[in-house]
Amino acid sequence: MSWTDERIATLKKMWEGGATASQIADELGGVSRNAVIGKAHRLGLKARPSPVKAAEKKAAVAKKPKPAPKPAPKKPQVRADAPPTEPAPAPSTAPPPAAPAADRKPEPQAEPATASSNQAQPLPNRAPDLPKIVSVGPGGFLRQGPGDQQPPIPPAPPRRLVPAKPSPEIADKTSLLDLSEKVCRWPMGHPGEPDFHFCGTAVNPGFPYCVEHCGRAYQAQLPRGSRRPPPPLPFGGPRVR
DNA sequence: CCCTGATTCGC
DNA sequence: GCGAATCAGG
Repeated sequence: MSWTDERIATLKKMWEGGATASQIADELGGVSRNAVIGKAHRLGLKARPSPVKAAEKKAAVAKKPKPAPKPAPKKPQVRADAPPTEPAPAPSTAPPPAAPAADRKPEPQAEPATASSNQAQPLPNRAPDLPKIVSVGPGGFLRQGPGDQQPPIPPAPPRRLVPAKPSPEIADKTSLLDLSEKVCRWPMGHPGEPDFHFCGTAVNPGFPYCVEHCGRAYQAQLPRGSRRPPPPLPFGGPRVR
């Protein structure tokens, strides 16, 4: 398998959607988990919670519980001879940014959910919060995650629970679950049919069938030449429709 | 053991 | 560029 544009697109979508490399590999097919990871990194879309990185991050957090004002170590390609575009930070008179992200909107979560407006790119610019966990189904569509679901507040129906009956057709028939060592297991009809059931009458002691069906299940071997055509077996011949 | 992602390195 | 092998944590 080669990395066609479609496959790369699926890889990107699923990777950014939070699917694991195994899920992506298995969705794409023909590639291994390692191949997906390697391709993802080659595409430049790394940075996902990995066990190793998580541990490192955790260690760093534990090591620095205090919000130390860390000067940005990244110098985005500033030429050494270029004049500094950013003036030096003001002296201590300036108020330090001590409250990070304190003025965030509560995000009212007012998604209209008209059920007709979900397209293939349903994810708007999401706040850089925790990585969204998205399950990706066949074809690469993003399934709704547990966090997306607004719990619809089950209306707690004050109804009386009634044991469901399988169907009126089979109501008093002997179903598979009704079988025991005491009832005849002779099948009536064909499996899969709505009214398929078992004989269910009292068993011929020591046999799995009632007396009548024992007579069909066990037949004396007659001498050659005098055999009758056997009666139809329970699962015997072709379906009669 | 299983899982995960990251990295390396021969092809 | 590719991906198996390997590493390392959960």
